[in-house]
Amino acid sequence: MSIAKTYNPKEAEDKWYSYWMENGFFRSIPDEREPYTIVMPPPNVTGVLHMGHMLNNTIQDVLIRRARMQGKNACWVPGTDHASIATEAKVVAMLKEKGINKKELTREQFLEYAWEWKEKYGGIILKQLEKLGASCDWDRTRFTMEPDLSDAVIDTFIRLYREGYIYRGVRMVNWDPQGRTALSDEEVIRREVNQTLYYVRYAVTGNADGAPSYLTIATTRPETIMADTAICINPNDPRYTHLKGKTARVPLINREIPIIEDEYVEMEFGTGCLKVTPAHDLNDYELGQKHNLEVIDILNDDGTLNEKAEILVGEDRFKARKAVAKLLEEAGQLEKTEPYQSQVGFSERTDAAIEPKLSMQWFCRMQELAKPALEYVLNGDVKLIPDKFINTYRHWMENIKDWTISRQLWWGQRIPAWYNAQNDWVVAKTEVEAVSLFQAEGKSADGIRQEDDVLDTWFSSGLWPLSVFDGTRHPDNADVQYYYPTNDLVTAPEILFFWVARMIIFGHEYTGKPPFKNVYLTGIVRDKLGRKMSKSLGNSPDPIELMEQYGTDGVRVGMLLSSPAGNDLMFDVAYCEQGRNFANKIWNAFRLVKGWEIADIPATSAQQEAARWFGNRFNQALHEIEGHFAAYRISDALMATYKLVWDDFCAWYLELAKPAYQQPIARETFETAKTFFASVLRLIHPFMPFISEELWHDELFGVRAEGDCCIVAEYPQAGEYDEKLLTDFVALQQVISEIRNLRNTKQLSPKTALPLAIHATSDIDFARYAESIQKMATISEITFAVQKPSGVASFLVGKDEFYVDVAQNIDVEAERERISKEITYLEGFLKSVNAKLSNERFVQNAKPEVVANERNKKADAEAKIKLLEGSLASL
RNA sequence: GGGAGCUUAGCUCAGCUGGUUCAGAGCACCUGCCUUACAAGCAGGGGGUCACUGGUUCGAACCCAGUAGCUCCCA
Repeated sequence: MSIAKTYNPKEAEDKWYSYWMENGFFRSIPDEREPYTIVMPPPNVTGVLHMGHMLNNTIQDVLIRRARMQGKNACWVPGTDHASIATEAKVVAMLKEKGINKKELTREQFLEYAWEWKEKYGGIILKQLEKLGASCDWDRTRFTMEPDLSDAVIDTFIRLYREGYIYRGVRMVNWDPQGRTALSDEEVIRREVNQTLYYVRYAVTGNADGAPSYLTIATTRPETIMADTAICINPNDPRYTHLKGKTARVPLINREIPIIEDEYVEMEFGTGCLKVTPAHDLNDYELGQKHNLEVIDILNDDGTLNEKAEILVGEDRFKARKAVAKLLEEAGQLEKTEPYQSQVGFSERTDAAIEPKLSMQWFCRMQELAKPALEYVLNGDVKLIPDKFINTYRHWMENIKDWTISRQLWWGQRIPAWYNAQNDWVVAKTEVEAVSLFQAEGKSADGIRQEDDVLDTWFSSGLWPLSVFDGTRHPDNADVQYYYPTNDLVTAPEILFFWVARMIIFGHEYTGKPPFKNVYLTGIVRDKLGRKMSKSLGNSPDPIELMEQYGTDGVRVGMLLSSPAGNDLMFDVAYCEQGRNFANKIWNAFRLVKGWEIADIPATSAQQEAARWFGNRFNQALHEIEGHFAAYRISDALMATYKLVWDDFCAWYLELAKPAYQQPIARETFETAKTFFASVLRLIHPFMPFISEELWHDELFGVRAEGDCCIVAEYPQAGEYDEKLLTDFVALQQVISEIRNLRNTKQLSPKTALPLAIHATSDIDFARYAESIQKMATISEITFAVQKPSGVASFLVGKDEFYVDVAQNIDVEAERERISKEITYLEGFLKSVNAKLSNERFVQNAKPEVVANERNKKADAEAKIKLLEGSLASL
């Protein structure tokens, strides 16, 4: 097999991914094992992989691979979402390029184009996930608009309608004039925008002599004055008492409107007079309802003015704004303008400014449905990770509003409502059923037609954890019984309400259970300047290119290293580089072991001690790693793994076990090293699936049986470990490090062996480690002394003294200074300890073990000072 | 305007129920090494008034109040 000096990921990646697929390792079918299930947040079917997907799916893959290795029946369900607005917008744009206007097409014709588009671009993102190594059960791939899932959506609509949750009504909705559809509140992004505040004069009719014949109103939307149906003043406003009961005339069109009074008007804002435009502003609409005002809607669906505006008919709303301002100025009715900043809503999908618009829509009543969904999170049945999101979730669920579920689009599930010629309507799955429903109500079904609108995409994604297992239609089927509720959901906090909350709601509605136990909320991937990565900014690296450059394992490690739970991550390719380097480190460690020549000789003391220590250290680290996983601290789990492999395994274990130059290795040590290596491979597999699988199959391990793969090997289980042995070894490492440092500061070559004398008073058995010290610190011989020899450098580890004969290199002055410094430090330390111990209140109030600990510290410090003073004297 | 959160080394972040002179990790940086596993490396090292001000306590990065700056969510 390969002995290349650097790891070449590309070959391994293609090879092993297809091998896993061929062997069905990703496949899951219900059996007697414990299930572990994740449903993938379905990406937009026509989308491409971005950094957010990479992060999200890497985490899911780590969780699923680990569960699989732990012997659970791991099932990761992939799929895509039809994303109605986004996809329809793309198709419309594509048609436009071809010179086809959507309006000229029938619904059927349009959908044909849309499906064609979906077929062409639909699979891209899933292919990209394969490159990432995602071990999903591809046989279970679902699409929210495939027949079964659409069926589930329609059934759910009918079910909720029959239960009284769904209704139809005229409401002020967020209208996207570009997408020509209503949007839910969550799809509207508010941004601070620089605007102009126009001060417009309205003529007042029937005013008494002497009073001004006009009033002034401040508005950011002069183009809507033609839709004004009242002027409103605050009844407590002394400036406007003369206006009470009067009427005013709308400028330019001279329509007469009443002046009404309502405390809603803020006297401080603008002029204190408010124009009331019920058709084009939510607050005005409510005011209009209260005061029974007429509603005049002057806008078409595409944002142009209609004939009710009387002037500028057909003009776009923003052009009309400027035109009206100009006309007002010419008419002398524009008093002044001033710059003004305010929040404006924009469509998440098309970025068009949202127009509040009255329209007939379908709604889902949410208040009652939200209650159990909130309860699950509050009582911990559904855990949000990190839990700081519980508050946000609660706030939203407690203030939830009805959900606008209809969208004026064609791409999506068509609402199962049917109208007759008289516009009466019924809700039914089929036309035949609808006809009989009409008849049952004694109404004619003549001219029957289906509702044109489709359902919000989130309505179908809300069913996702159930519908992928066909759980809405066949609640008793084996899959849903086995896999539902799923275990973990990994998604972005931005869609906690859009999606997560609705899945919980629907899950409860159908099964009385929440759809998952844990929701891991990842952060947003930002660039190192903290800006969100986006196509328009061009600050996002191409994930595929990254994987080409650093290897998939490297990129996976890079993503996770920079990703503490729940925090946004400041991505930098340097992390991927670190990941690549890590893979390369493992590769080279493997080359070392592979290169050993085996002989039937006894293991050296260093080799024996190394094996004894690493076995314990591995178990200790495994406990830490388990703890991190249990708390979903994936990046900490990875970092602990990284340090275990790089520092403990490579820098300490292998260095100790390594035979002398051109010497063979004891068979026993070789076998142990191989066993450790195999454990390391199993441990890193969830993070680095490719290199671990590649090495797993190396001939070093002999011929692997069919199906003996790292992906399904048993995940290492944390065993017992000897704490004393591990702390002793830490002291040993300190000794070695001190000697190396000594050599470094004295500018001695690392090759010259130095003699070491040890004066140990602790219970650490240094004789046992003598050979290890010699090997790691290049020591010629070790003696055990009682007294400090003269003319040597010394250092202290714990209570034990070490003397290194650095020959003539001893600089007495420097040594004196170093020791004095250490004494000063210890004296300071001792002082602070004594201060505590002589403080009666401390001794009385502090916990006994804390006090005892302070006494130990005191004794230790005193002993050390004594030793150091001895050293100083002997210089 | 309402709500949530953040501020610890040059960067990204740990620091659990206050208790070692508690300030830690990775990366970056500095010094010396091409020591036949790895320069994508090895060995060693430096670096922080824990945003600021006050309080509680024997003791505060940690608890409380206020100030400043930043982020997110909702209106």
